[in-house]
Amino acid sequence: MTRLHSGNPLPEISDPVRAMLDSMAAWTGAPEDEAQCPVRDVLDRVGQKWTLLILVALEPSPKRFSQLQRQVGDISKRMLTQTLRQLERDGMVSRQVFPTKPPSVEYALTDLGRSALAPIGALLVWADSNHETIRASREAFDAEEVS
Amino acid sequence: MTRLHSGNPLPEISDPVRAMLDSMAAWTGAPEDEAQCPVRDVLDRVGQKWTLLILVALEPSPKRFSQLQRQVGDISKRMLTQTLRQLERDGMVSRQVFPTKPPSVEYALTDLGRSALAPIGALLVWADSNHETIRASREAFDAEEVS
DNA sequence: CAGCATCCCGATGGATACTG
DNA sequence: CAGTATCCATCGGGATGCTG
Repeated sequence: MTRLHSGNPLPEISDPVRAMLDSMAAWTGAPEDEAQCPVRDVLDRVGQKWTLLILVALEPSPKRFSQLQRQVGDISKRMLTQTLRQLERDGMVSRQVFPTKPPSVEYALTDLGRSALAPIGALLVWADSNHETIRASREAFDAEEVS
Repeated sequence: MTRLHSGNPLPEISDPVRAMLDSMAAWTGAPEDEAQCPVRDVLDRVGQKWTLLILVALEPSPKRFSQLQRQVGDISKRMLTQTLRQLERDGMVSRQVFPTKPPSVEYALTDLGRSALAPIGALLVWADSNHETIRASREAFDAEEVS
């Protein structure tokens, strides 16, 4: 999927980002929160297997439960429900029930959810741009591990 | 940690990012790769508990094994080794052994690793800016779940 | 100092079956 | 259609102990 890579930009770190990084680095391993750390649970979400796919699937337009399931692919109803609940709880996705018969439910991105796609998307673009480099690096690494 | 939030920017989605998103959404659930998907394993890395902390810790300057362990906090040697190996394999971190006695090893960000911190940092800034909103949303959600 | 090997537990998440 | 409930396999990752 997603063959958009058009070279390796290797973007530089902007000032606000650097400020953020420095403040994290300065924090120097205080184990205090780390579970409470707001950054952590956002990052965890992003890393969770299905979160990203669902956000991306909802970006063009709101969708219903089974539409989502078909679009995302082989996600189980269990995981789809669970992930949607989390996103709803975080205020990234809205859930609207239509009392038709049988009932239908529509999920949509909130403003917050849409705004999250900007930095997440940037990360995706980075990943797409550099995955060839990464793949090559892995092959080289694995090759000399055999020795 | 990291109390830099100065309001909620709610950034908009830029054109290249939108192109990326669309190409993902258009992909419409082909389960073909998904394990091979380059985007997936990059995202997985970011989500892994220690990857981010290590990258951030290495950004200001290269560091040695035990320096890293102290700075990151309560990471075990096992996990530190494992995470560093992955990052080295991906070409994000370089590893240089100095044949002193006892031996010392220095880890440093590569250009690739540093470049990754730009989009990752942007995501961190977003998380930091919006975690109050998210927290509030969660409380509201949990409150009416009780009913 | 900088690891590797082993044991082990809890969480993640898939498969399946049932319901309003 | 849009879930919920249950069971179960896998795996991340912590603790501990041993090396060059």
